[in-house]
Amino acid sequence: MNNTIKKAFEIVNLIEKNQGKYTLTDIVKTLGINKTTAFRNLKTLEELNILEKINNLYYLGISLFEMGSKVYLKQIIIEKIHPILRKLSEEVNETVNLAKIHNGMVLYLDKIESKRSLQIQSSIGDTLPLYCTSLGKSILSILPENEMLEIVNNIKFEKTTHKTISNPKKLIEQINKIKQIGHSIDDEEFEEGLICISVPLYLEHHNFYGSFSLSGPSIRFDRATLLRLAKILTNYKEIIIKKLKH
Amino acid sequence: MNNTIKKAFEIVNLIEKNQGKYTLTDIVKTLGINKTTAFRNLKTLEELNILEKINNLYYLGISLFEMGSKVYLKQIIIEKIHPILRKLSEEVNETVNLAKIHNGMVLYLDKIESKRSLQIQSSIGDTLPLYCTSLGKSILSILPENEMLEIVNNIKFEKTTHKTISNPKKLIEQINKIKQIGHSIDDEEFEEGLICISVPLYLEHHNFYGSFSLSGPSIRFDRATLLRLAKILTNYKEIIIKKLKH
DNA sequence: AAACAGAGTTTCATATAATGAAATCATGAA
DNA sequence: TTCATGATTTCATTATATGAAACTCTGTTT
Repeated sequence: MNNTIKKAFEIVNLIEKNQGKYTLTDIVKTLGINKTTAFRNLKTLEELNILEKINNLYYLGISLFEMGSKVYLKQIIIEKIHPILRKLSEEVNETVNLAKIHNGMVLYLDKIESKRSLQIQSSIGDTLPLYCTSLGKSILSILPENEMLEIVNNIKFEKTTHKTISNPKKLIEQINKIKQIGHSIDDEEFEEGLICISVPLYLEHHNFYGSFSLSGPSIRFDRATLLRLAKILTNYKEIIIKKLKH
Repeated sequence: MNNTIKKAFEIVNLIEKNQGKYTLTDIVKTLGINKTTAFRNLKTLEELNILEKINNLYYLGISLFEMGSKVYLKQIIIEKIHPILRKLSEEVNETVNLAKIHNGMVLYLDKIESKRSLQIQSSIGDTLPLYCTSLGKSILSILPENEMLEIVNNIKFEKTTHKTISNPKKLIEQINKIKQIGHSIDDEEFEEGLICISVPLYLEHHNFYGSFSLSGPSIRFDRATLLRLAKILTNYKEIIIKKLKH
């Protein structure tokens, strides 16, 4: 509705994708906007601490950290679930991730790294496709049927490994399986050598469609281990639901 | 520089202070702005997921969470320090806070709650005055002299307990003491029954002026305990500085 | 050391697009 | 059913965001 505001956030979104990579001129070229306008908008965003300029390169600013910390999702949901996930991570000594669906993607909400983890993949705040992550497939399995189909039918499948699911039919088959067994597995479908196992997490009172996972190198996650972990995850799911009930 | 952007953030800042409290009309009245303008700016901010509207009440939106997670400070500094502070919290079984200075205030960056803590005071993203927190006093003790004086001379002292420091002279005395002994204490100066102990944390390579603390009810923090904790904090400080050196 | 190149910054006239008063619509209370 | 309150839309106005061009600053080349 208000174009000036939208344009300002186009710049912020660009910086978000590549912090410390863009100079004024780069921004102007990339977005195809006027130099003076860009200059002034950048200056304004800097004054507001939304962006930070270091050596003429732009970074996300500290105000975003402040405000981001106060988002309902963070203060109410993530922080309540966090200690439970920490316990889970310590119990099985693997990395735990929490996610929710947002704009047809998986949004990573929280992460507890195990000491032995080898710093793989995503960080908090990142978004990834639904179809190639165990987190995403879990979430798809609890969405209302029509919403799920709407999303699945609009996915543009791209293979990132040779195991990545690459068509809706295959995906829906898997989703139906997940509905039966209650957990999903990503067996190197997103990254070679990486296995994840997730259970869906629906918090009615918060209208929260999400999931949480354990992930690690494929060597450690044989079939027997996965079955054991699935049971543990399901138990933790109940604990979380109970804590977030009211 | 660009007024439209500034006005948009005036609205966002208002919502930040009182999420779920303001309706369109409230915002118009509080900020003294035009209704149509407010309406359109709110709609734009909603489209951008900067704000979220539920029952005509406004909350901070999920985009702020996403972007806030990607701020340099969070990704590089806080997340590297976090596991160290977690260990500290487990070792002494008390609540740990990490903070830095921002706009002459203490900005809370991270928090690890001990199981026995009684959910007191501040959360991540909050800002508090420098002069009535141990975190703030620690930071003041490592700032360059002129910056420190500049800040201290502009403080408007307000007593929140009968022990709160209420003049610059007293504060500077304390700062000098902290410089000698290497840690600061907040003995119920901000909240009755609450004691904190902090050590300053300066990360040269990151131009980071901050501090971290242990806090809890005054019953548990007698003089001997404080001395013991001060030593532990100082050790952890060295660990952090070493880890963040490069 | 002078000239150049490439970047950021400022100026100023212009027209776009943000603005605000008033009308309209929606909702819930009397 | 009417009333009242608040959200939304319309439309004319002009304030102000915009962009071309000039300028400055910095570091590099000749």
